[in-house]
Amino acid sequence: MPSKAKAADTGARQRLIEATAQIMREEGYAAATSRRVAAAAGVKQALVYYYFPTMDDLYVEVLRAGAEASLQRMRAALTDSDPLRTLWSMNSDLRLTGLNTEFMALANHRKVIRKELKAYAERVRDIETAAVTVALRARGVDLDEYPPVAVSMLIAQTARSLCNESAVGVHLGHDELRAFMERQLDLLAAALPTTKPAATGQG
Amino acid sequence: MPSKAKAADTGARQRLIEATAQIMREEGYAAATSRRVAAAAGVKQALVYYYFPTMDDLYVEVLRAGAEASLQRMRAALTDSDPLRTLWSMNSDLRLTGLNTEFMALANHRKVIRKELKAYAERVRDIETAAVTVALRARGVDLDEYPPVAVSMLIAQTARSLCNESAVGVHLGHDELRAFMERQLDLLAAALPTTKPAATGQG
DNA sequence: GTCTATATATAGATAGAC
DNA sequence: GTCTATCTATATATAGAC
Repeated sequence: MPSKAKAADTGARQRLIEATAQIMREEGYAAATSRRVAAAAGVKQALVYYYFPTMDDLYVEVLRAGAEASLQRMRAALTDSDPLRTLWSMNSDLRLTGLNTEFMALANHRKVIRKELKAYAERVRDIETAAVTVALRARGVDLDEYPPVAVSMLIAQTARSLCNESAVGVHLGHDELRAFMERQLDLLAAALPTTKPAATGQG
Repeated sequence: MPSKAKAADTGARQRLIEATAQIMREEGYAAATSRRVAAAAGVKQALVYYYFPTMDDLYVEVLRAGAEASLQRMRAALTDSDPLRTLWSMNSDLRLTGLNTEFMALANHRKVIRKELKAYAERVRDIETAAVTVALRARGVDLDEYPPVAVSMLIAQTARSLCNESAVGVHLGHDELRAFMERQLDLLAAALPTTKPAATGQG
């Protein structure tokens, strides 16, 4: 809520969050020190503590900001014509998965981060599962045989795993797995060609 | 090679490696400082630098030790009667995946770790893929339709993803995905019941 | 092989001026 | 809202005694 600013708001807070995200992505969370993020945001170190009581608070805000942006994009994208493939490509974004690994590691030993990451992960799963449910149902897929939550997890996690490995230079088997997933997505997409709406006038 | 020890070998080096692994697992790599690991191993901080020139060298040794032990177990386990399920359960070990996340994060911004992790990951993939190849072939599965490397990655990565999530308290959809994977493994295992050896006398 | 002691750097965080 | 200056803790790493 940037409604009642007393002194001029030069966006330092926002720049700090963005700078922290970038440093975490490129060099890991351990490199995102108060001095480093302040320098990257063009402010002095002490200002970090004006906006964020502790560094963990800053990390949580980075996670929240990224989560909100991500959920926003997700909700929009997953309503398109091919939610399954959108789910796949969205989780193949190297920028996202890089930060995600950092937060995963952070969450393993920081309670506040863990709590936040858990909440975010569950919101993501709900949205993705809803989209997959609609997609599978529209294609006449048996939802008992292919539980939407399992399908959405499989697609998302596989895409992320490939990204995680790519980040450390591992590419062995990636082409084969990608091709395999493509084929499975094709099979699901073609599950029920007969009940495809012929002409509803809405395109 | 513990063959020619001048002074008494009290196993400090080994204890340092184990202590480091434990701290990394429980509190993350950032907590594995020279003082912390020394204390946990029952030695003084300076001794860390007698055995390991830098902390990164220690981390690499932790990775190597874990990798060797893991590959050893893997080679033994994957020759059993049900390699696909063994692959699944081996990658469901919370102790392994916890450390793995730490090294993944470390590898994102430490060249030596990245190189080591990549080498390890590729050795693991080769072993797992070989085992899956044998298993699928024995069951008469079409290897073009189910490329062994893709199948092995899918099984291993899915198991790990579930562990990674469990570690941060996320369990949403896990039961469904586990059940789904079980069913797929069943289908693969039952692919060719006709050529099942009837009686070899080994029961 | 293990120790004490220390050099040097940098971390998170606070006090108080402007 | 942003700064300078500083406190305190702790990091990696080295020198040299035993």
